[in-house]
Amino acid sequence: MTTLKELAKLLNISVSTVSKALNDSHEISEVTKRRVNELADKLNYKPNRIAQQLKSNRTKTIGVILPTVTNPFFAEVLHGIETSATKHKYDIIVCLSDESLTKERRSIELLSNGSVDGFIIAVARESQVEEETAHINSAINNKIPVLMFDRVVNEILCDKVVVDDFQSVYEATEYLIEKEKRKHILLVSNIEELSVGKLRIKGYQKAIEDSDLKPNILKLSKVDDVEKHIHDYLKNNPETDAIVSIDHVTGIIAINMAKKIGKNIPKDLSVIGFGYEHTQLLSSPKISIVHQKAYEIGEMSIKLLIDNLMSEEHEIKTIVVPSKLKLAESTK
Amino acid sequence: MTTLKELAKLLNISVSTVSKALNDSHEISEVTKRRVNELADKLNYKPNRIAQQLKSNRTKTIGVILPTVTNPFFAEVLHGIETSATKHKYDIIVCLSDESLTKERRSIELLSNGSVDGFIIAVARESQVEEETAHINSAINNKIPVLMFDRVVNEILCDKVVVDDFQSVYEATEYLIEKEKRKHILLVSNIEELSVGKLRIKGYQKAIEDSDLKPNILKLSKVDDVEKHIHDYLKNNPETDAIVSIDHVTGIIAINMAKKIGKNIPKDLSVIGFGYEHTQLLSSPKISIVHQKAYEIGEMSIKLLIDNLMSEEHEIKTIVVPSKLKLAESTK
DNA sequence: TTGTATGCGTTATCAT
DNA sequence: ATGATAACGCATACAA
Repeated sequence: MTTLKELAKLLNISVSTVSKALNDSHEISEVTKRRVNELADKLNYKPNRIAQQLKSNRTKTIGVILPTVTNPFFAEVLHGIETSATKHKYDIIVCLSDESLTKERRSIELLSNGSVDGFIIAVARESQVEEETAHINSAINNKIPVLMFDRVVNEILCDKVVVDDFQSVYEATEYLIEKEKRKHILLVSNIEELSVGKLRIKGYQKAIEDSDLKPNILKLSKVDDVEKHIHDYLKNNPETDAIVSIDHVTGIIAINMAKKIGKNIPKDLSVIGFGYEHTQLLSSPKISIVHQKAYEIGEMSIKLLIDNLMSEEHEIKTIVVPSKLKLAESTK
Repeated sequence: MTTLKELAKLLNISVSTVSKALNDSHEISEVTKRRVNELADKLNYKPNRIAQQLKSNRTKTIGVILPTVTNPFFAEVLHGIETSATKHKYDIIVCLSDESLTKERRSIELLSNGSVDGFIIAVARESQVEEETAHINSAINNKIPVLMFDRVVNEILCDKVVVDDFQSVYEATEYLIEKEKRKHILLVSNIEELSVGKLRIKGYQKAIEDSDLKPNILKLSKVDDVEKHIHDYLKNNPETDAIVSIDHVTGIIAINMAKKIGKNIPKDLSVIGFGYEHTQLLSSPKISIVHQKAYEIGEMSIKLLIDNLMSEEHEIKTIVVPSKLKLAESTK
């Protein structure tokens, strides 16, 4: 790689003159600037980023710690983060915790050595369940700003970007009750141990309670045979006329199982799940979804974090990105 | 952040002694080592990564350029890359080209300033269609090693990790013909302009040809109403008794449409698609898939690239990661 | 207008 | 066994 020193030697001028010329300093004559820039172009000179980082003590790089990227929600958030970071001339270093506390902690520790100017984190399932988040506070204590999104730890004082988990499920359930006159609404959950899962369930419970209906919650663990459990439930509880799925996969499975036992969708059974672009594509009939603005969450996270990095005094805030209920079709 | 200089001052010894002590140099007395390490621990000293990078002229960071991460194939490859990179003590900087040549070119240029030691790239759709890949060669000319995976440009001389696109579809088609005695096999494609799409179609054509059957190819563009096209095709061509989908979504849609028009799956119609873990979960009845070892592709890509970075003399090679046909259930 | 010197934090070479 | 010095590449305060 070409360096300032090499350019200087070739042009028989000093390194600092070259540096100033390339930075278009007013102290340098136009003639010199032209000579310098021409040679720099010719040799494809690019200022060494590492040296600039050392000098400025800023990396213009953000560490992004995600539980996984196979889940389309996090994939789309990452898309928003990457696009927005690029727009602000920041790079992102991505680490996947695989839902493991240990991996998450190690990643944060490893990057807390000057590698990044700040962190964007959605905590691992394990960290959230065990309520072990000292490593995150440690980053904050080291003066590395942190922004948490989606899976959030309330006790940690930092910027947050969250979904309206409670409200969106409340409204979805309310819609089923008020508009569709459904009476037996089942909630299907495989994420009840996460902060977001808890909030969604509460939204459902409140809506059910407000209408004097009876709550029905089917909790599925990861290892369960999801298909079989939903199938059996629908068989054993034929009065069920609506399902709210609070994740992005059990809703589609519910539709498949309902069809299998001869239910007409949406006449006999109305299904609302969580999802994104592709979700609706993969179900037939189309599933209604609570569409989380994942891309916007990513965008907003970068914006807020960079605001923090730039400003001297920054007041901590939490931003709620509203979801949108996207109905499959008119279910009348 | 604590620095060597600060430690040195506090201990009243020189910076170089501190540095050597921390690196467990044999030149330093055990007493000093202990004093230094104790203080370093106490102040949570971590060597500044940027300074180390400048000194060593190596970043231990790899630039990963992906077309998208919303496609589960690339998401899973990224998972493999991240895990494997971490294991080798490398970080990854992730850039998404969004299938755009311009974005891809810009990302590579921006990182070609010492930010990364090497690149892992799957080229954007646009770059592949327009056969414009000078920017990739430019990185290689700048002595930054490049590894391409999946979407590969044959003309570029670099390591490659690819899927057995031709072979896997050949075998899937052959399976439908030989074992299931299918006679009217439709290939559904929405990626025929990509290198991988072309190879998969060729695999299908060869298998059909070898059995003296008639090829039927339904090409769908992104903007098409995929459901309607498949639906209409099945309606108009009721003799169709098998479908090979060469992407990860049209197969599931085909199953949904076939059920809709009353076909019994797999009796009347056998469907094989491309996919990964979640794909089979979302279809009912289960779709058979060509399971691309996406995670392994990521792992292998890191391995090969780091081999290249480490060794002085490195001979260029292409590794084929075989896919595996995962049948949904015994279709007899 | 140009050049010299200094420092970012680390490591390596060469004294002492 | 310890310390002084230089160097990585860049940017800037200060001299000339």
